[in-house]
Amino acid sequence: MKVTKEQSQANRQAILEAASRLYRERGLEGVGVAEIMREAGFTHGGFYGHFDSKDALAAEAVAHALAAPLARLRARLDREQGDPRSYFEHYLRAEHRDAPGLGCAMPTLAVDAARAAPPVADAITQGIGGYLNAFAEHRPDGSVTDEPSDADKARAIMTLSALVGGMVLARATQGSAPQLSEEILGVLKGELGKFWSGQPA
Amino acid sequence: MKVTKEQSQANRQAILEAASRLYRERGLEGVGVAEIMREAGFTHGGFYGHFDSKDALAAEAVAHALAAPLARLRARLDREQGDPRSYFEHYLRAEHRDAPGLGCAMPTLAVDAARAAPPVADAITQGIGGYLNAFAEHRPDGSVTDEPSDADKARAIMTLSALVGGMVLARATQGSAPQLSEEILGVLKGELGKFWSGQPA
DNA sequence: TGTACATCAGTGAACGCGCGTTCACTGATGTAC
DNA sequence: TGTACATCAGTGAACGCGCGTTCACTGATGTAC
Repeated sequence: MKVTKEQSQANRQAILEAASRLYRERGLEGVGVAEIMREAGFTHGGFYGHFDSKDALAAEAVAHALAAPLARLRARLDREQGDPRSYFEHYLRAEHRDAPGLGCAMPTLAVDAARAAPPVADAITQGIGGYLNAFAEHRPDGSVTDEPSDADKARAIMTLSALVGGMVLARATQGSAPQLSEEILGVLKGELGKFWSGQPA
Repeated sequence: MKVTKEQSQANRQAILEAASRLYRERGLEGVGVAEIMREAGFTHGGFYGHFDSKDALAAEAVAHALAAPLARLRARLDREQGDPRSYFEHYLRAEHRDAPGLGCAMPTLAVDAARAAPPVADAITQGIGGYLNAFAEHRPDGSVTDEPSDADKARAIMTLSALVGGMVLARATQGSAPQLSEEILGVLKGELGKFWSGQPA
């Protein structure tokens, strides 16, 4: 059953979105082509009309999974005059911890990317660079720079490391020690806020 | 070919060690029973004489993978009178990034644990608790406490999050952007050192 | 605009493969006498 | 201590299953006249 070209493009997009969500939930190795296609509303055979291989999909899906959350970070930083504290609150919510498929891809996919094929690793690396730039370009005093200093970059690296590491630890402990998981999220909101406040402008 | 009881125990230990290393290198889903047994020097059939299932091995192997590195942290903190800065240097070395099989299990296994069976998740949670306690019990002024305050716990959470997140990011970027990977490691050594120096004793 | 036909997006059976697991077997170990 | 036999750690073939991928087929879309 052939469909219109527009519909076919929309279907391709649906596959990408299903993959982007499932990969964030269960990792690159935890989801199969058949499940992605089923989730997108198709049978598995049609997959290879849209993508060359599972790896090719993975590279596109990882980029797709990184784009929207990164755009949300940039939008929020702009809205808050560069003050990232509301973003920390946003990132470190329990809802974000509990819905990995809809949130930041780093805490699930960065680990997979280290072992994945080059195109997939490239996509993740680009996403990391995007997050680091977004943080580095916004200074604690509210000013914005196009050429971040070493101190700006250092602040960004510390911030992203703590956010990603914290989310990884919060998700890991959620099942066995829920109160510790909550504590990790709560503590990091405060510590990262202090970290930015204490930075020289 | 039966072997002595002592040899059988040693063989079991060899399987655990091979699993502990391979799991850290490629994650719980990235390694099979046959490969673990081959790495330990056996054929796959004998596996079920030592462990009930792959999951049962995973729980033991994760605990095993966490034990030695945690002991190294505690030993180093004792040796350095509680000053963790040499541990940060140690943890954030390029050699640690490049040999995940021999180092800290958190950056690889914490993500897997969030999706794994309860015994595996429990093992990781216990490891996280162990690291947090080790950091919390040592204060920036060099004193040691058995009952860490909220501030001590907060410092430990921020420290472990940054270490784990930083190692995840350094490994993810290593292939596509080696200079960024180095920068992440270098920056975090400095930032974490400053973080501990700036803490009130 | 209406008809005839080529195109091709999606279907579903089938492939080879590696997975976790089972099991009959082997032969050295451990034990009973 | 020496012999006969039961035990059982490890072997390797086999299982059912799901994986990524292929392919002949279907039938609606798009096109040529």
